[in-house]
Amino acid sequence: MDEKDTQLRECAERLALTLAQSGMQRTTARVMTALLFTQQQTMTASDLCKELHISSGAVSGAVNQLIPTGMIERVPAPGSRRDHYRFREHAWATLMGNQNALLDSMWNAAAEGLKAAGHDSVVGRRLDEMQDFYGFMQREMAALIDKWREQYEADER
Amino acid sequence: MDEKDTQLRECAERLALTLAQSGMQRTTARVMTALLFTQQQTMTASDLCKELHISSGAVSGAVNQLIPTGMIERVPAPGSRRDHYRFREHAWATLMGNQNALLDSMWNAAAEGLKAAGHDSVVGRRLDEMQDFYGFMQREMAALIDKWREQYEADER
DNA sequence: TCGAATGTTCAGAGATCTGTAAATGCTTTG
DNA sequence: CAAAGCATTTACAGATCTCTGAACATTCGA
Repeated sequence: MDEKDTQLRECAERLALTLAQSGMQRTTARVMTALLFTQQQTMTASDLCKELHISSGAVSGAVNQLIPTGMIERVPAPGSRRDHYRFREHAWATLMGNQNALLDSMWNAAAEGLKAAGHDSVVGRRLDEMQDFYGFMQREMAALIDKWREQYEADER
Repeated sequence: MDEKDTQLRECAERLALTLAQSGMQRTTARVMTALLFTQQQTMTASDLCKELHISSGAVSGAVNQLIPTGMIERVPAPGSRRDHYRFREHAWATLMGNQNALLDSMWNAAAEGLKAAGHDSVVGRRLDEMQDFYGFMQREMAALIDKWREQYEADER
């Protein structure tokens, strides 16, 4: 039983590392994966401190980065003054949706470039393809997330 | 005409900043966007040094990060001993495809967690949803990229 | 084979990022 | 209303990352 716990914690740390390498802050990633791989329903800030060996300040910072993204949420805990946190249900679709913001940035960058250079030039043709691609991806990704939401909710019932 | 150049360079820098914030190395991002927004067909290493005010070492490092990802390529330049670089055509699909590696990592993390904890537990249910989601995304994203490639190639002719 | 032109590597300086500890602020309870 | 229990904020120290500059390697031409 303790064996399991160790394995889970290792999974969590490994994933956190991967996420950190692709841009997420290290501690933020560790807090997120801790909440993802815990066997508890929720964790308090001090649980996270103990589990990850970090200060309460670090937990506070990480948690306040994660909440606005919709990955975790604060849950009111009856009979406890402490804040409880938990991984949000259906958070994955939210996360993926957030990443679409990057698609927007790409599309916009292309659009601005085209405004400056026009379509009919070396750079114009390059940016045209870029804009097409990200326009396509924006539309299709949004559709994909909707599709999953529907499908998943159908399975639930 | 010089006005345009300035605007393009600003676009490039802005996009580089965005990319840096989402995990790409700063200089790598600047080199990539420089090659994307230049009005030239290709740029040499020393072009990049001058344009970005960085050392040749930095250029070398960035370029050697970008080439394996398929975003840029070295082009043989007849009559010049210098290496010429250019933004690769259809690189966007490649870039997006690379990001699917992250989807794999997520799916795998879920699978490992499930192996340790089983499906029938608090954490098991959480990981089940995660695995479903990333399995779905892997399949659909691959299909999407194919779809775009077909569509784009059809438009070309 | 030499030398000139360029690319690459690497140690170290500099900048940046990140976590801690302690002070501060907010809430609840007795 | 005081005090305890948390959460948050902040300056700072430590760690990490990144670029430079210079040495080194490589390529090409004479």
